[in-house]
Amino acid sequence: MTVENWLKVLSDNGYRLTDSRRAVVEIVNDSSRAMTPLEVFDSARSSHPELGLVTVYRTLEKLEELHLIQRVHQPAGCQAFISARQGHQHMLLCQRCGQVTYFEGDDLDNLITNIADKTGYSIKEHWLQLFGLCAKCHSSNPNQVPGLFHS
Amino acid sequence: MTVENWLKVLSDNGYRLTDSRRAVVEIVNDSSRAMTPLEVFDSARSSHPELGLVTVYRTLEKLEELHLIQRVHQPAGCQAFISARQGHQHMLLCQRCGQVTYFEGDDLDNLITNIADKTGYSIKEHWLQLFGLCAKCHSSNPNQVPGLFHS
DNA sequence: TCTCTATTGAAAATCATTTTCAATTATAGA
DNA sequence: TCTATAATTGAAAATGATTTTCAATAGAGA
Repeated sequence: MTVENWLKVLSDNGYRLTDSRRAVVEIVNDSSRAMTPLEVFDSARSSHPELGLVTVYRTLEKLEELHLIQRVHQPAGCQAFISARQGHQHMLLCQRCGQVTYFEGDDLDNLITNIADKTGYSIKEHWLQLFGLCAKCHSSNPNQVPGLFHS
Repeated sequence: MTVENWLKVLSDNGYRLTDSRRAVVEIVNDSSRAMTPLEVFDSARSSHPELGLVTVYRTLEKLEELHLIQRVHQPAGCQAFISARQGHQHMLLCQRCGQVTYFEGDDLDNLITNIADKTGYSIKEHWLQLFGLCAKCHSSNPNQVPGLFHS
């Protein structure tokens, strides 16, 4: 989804298009890494010096509500957001550069049915996330201990 | 693992056994739900009125460091802890009563290998969590919207 | 028992997030 | 295009969770 798409969704849902919102949308839409509100603020401020951190929080809240972004849970913390995909997708996160790659996990259906049968649970939702090193980070220095995204 | 096991691990790792630590250990070890530091504090205080919240935080920190407990990530928040299992296990959480059930997910190996091949990632770690209603909560009122653990 | 140092709880500090509020501004309608 | 109005803004204050500080206390080995 492009920046224009996101802006249209905001507008179609009754939200006004302001410079502040445009700034946040541009930064987050463009990122292939999950970003915290503070990171978005710092990044957006170079082009929009008047932007306030509060507005970043409020804009992220609306983008999440409209399912344009989603919160990313990691061992090191759960405050970061990344642009969402249509439908249910799983995430693969690079522990060194933070890159997020989506993948489909249809193979899970059997597992889930199986667990539901065994446990008696009625399963409504699932989370699957894989952590590792992306091809680039892995080949650049495969033996280095990843530090960036570890607690 | 019993309360005594946990206390022995603490002691074996050079930590002293105090009334405050015993209080926290007893509460958390006994719970089948994930509990936040504040919940542990409130619960432990009935038997140990002198206990401070700060000590709860510090004790949970040590229990986590010793892998006796682990942090539970949920849509509604990631501040709660539950007793850990040996080896890698996955969690099934009841969205109504909060009950946590562990299960093994060996079936994931194929999926993970497959994704690694497709994406070029070297996968180091994975998280799989299922959310739903446990048999008891489901049968008691299957149509009620679960509220407790939703964001 | 005695000594030493880890541990304690209270208070203060910190950090992230939310709320309040008066000023500003996007947008629908004239 | 102009105007009215309600949404939105940023700053400051408030809140809530967590961490740090510090002097007093109390495990645990000698």
